[in-house]
Amino acid sequence: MPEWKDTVNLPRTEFPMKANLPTSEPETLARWQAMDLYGKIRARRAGAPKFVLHDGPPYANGNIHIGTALNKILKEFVVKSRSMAGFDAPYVVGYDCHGLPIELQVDRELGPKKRQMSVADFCRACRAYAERFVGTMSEQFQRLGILGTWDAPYLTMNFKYQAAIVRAFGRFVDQGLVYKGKKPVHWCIHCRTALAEAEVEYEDHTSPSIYVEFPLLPESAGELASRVPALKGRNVSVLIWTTTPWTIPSNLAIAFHPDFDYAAYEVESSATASAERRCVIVAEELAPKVAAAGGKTFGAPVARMKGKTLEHIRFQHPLYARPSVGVLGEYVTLDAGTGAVHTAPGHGADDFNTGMKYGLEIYAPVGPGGHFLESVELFGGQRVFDANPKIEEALKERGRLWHREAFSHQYPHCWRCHNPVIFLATAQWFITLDSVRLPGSNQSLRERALSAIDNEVRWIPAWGHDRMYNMIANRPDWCISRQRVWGVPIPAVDCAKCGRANTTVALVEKTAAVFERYGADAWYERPTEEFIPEGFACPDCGGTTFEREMNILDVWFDSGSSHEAVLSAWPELTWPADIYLEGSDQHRGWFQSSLMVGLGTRGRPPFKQVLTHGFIVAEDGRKMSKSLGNSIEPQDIIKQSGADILRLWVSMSDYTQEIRISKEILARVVEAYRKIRNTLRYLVANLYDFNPATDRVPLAQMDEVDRYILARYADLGQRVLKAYEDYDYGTIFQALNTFATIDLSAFYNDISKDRMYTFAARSKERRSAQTAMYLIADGLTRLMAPIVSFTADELWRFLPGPREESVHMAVFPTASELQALMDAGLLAQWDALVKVRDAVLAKIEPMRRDKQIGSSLQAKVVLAGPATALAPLQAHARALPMLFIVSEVELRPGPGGPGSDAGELQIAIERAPGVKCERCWRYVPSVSSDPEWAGICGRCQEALSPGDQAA
RNA sequence: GGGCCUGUAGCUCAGCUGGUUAGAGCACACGCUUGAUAAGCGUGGGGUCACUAGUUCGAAUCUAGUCAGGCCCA
Repeated sequence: MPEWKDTVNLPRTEFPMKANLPTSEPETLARWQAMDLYGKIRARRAGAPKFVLHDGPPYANGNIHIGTALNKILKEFVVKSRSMAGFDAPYVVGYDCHGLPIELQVDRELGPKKRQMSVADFCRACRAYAERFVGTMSEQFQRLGILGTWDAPYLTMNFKYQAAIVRAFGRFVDQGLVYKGKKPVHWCIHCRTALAEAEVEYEDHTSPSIYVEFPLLPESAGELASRVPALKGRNVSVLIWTTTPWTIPSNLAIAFHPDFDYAAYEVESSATASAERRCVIVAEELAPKVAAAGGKTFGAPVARMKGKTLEHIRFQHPLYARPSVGVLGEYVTLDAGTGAVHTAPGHGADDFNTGMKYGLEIYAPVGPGGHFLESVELFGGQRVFDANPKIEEALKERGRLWHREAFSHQYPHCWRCHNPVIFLATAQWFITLDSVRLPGSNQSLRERALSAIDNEVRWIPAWGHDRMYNMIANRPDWCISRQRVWGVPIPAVDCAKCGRANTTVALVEKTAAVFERYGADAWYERPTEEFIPEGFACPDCGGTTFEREMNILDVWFDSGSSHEAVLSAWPELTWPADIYLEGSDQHRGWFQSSLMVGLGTRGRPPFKQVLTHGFIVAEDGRKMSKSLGNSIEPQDIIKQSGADILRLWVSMSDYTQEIRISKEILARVVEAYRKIRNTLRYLVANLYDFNPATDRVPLAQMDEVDRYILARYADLGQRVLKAYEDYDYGTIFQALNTFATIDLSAFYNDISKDRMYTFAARSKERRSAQTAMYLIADGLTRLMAPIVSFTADELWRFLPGPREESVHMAVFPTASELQALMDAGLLAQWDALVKVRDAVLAKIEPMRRDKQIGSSLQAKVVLAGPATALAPLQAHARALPMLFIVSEVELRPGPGGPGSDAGELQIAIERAPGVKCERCWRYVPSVSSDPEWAGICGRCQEALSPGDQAA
């Protein structure tokens, strides 16, 4: 008896079941690099319509982390899918190189050596540092399978880029949007330098805590009495609280919350028991605490009022003969103090903003070393911290000190010298948002930005609009100066004679030309004449000697200028970009700075669409952090499972919100990956003897079931194409996964086995199935390529027929190709048949449980029901055994059964009669006894007869 | 404290403009197969839709609040 197993067409392929991505991916990368895949894709799409995703530059100072990986992978989904949709979609990658983190790190590495270095030399050290990480990060990004201009990324520290930044600044200068003003910053009086938030460490500190009375000025008594009649004729004062007595000399205002309830309380004081009954105003809710702090008790309030009642009411400064005005602030809280907040615009952030709003002076009479200026009455020349007790004393002498105590709290300290820092207003450069009309639109920059946000940008998801709109609506003027060195100097000069700060378009352009040639470090090294236009004199005093500005530009201005430095400079790119794609924090960062710079330079936003994604959190939804030990590194995932697993994880996550990652989640991704891979492998393995050029069966001649699965595939393809267009990768994952699992693996592949294995290799039936499998395998490989780029590329090489060197050079199946495979009528018919199939399969289970049958081929299915229910089955009678994978199906007209998924059908399962064919394993009435065909059925004999093999 | 966002089975996600017993895939349990075999097939269990109160004949879906969480500010 022949070994019939050897006559069966089992699947055959070298495509490995086990992916082993950690080893195979680097090999694929090497191949891509050797063939210059990115270059080849560009060449192939030359002349096609452009689609430009502009890469937001990650900061070049470390290894990539899971969040950076997510961002780059999402960008790649966009770029690759647009490219395969036929667009010319270049991907110019970039890095943000200037800024504090690198400066601090280099500072740390250099240690004391820094003291002997010039500013320019220090910048060169920073440049080298950034370069190092550009290399590292590029390698890591490439390992993710990202294709782009890795050999020539844009760097914000490139000379040309630096020049572009300066020129962008020049456009703002040209329109009169740049001004110099004051703003409080953290200031270390020991190091005599401004500190960024990152350089401030909060440490425990004990400060004096004082309650100070500000009496009502007589000139405001009438006004207050008209607003609060109960206070008429009263001796009123307001009580404030502060932990920085030294800022009292700079007090200009008292802030109230507009909606809080305040009350005036009579003060029982035997010492001041006079005819005038004094009362103090504090927030009602805090009154008991305030009274207790002063060792007093308050009675019932004399009067009550909302905070907004006190706006513009003038009080007497407790030390000086000047007023302190009532202002309103939403930031006032009832956590501590009196609800009336001491406001010194030169010494606090809220204070500053309030001061700006009310037109107060940004008064900060303190020198860089922390001494009061000589002009300060009573305390001139004293160090601020030393002055604290003296100020308390002065207040006490004047009867203004209600109470004092020691107060422990967290107070900002300098990260380097660990001395307490102060908030001090210093001279800064700003871009005005409200005070200048833009020439093109007659709107202020803020108004122009709001209207652009409303009308000229598509926000994905849509709430990005609200987030950006609210931020721009409420933000203060853009402070663009930083007291740093690693960055682009602000091209401005101070008059040596009168100190006036100057910047002009001509000066900016001259500077840009120098930077373009020598880099921005030239600011510190090259002669002043190279920057200052000939004949320039100070407009105020006519002075002709100048000192260079030593502040640099906010690095957000640098990256915000990338559309000028890159989009408009790179020949393959366009301005504006089709899309910017970054994490949701960039509404405050790059999205915003890019928008502002774009409006400043060209009056238009530099992007048509802004897509944003959430942050990655741990399994429990909490943020990942090293200290909690719940962070997951992309490098570990790649090492363990491969980059395609990471990419597949990104695709299945809903990026519009927080994205979770954990061991379990990754395990699920790996499972899904295996299933998809294996299903595709099965298709490929069944195409080992299929040549699409010669063996393809025309659609009209294909078996119905094959046309059915092609219609299902066409439906899937259309949904996937739409989802790519909508940046909806989650839907793609779900659709591909379900199609591979349900439509193919559990259904089509399973029921096709009989045909694939036991029919003659070249039979029309087998070729028909192979044609369907070929089209599906080819199409799915293309459709999944943007997501599982390595696997698709690998699969591609195992597919029969001539094709591009890499799937990434190919295009998606087109809408019309898919439409040609669509057949709605067939879909409806077969969807109904599949329902019957499900019911039949369920019915087989009890037989199995009773050990009556094992394999479903041991079963015979009897379907009984009225003619109406039977008719559709009758029409496909010959396909039913294949569909159910049973040996026999009998249709028996009769009465209807109970309603179910199978309609009125009654389903009965019997043991299939007959004998088992040794080759196809079906139960048939009889098998051959001829020694040549021993044990096999008639169909198998035919399949093996040479004459019948011609297709 | 403010702006924006989120909370549906163990996991990832569907559930459109409110309307029959809330779905899918994976995972899990049990069984089948041994001709996709470190594979494949089937069956099954599993959810008070974060919580509370409203609107409504009817709410996972609308409103308000609470709780938990994320990003950005303060």
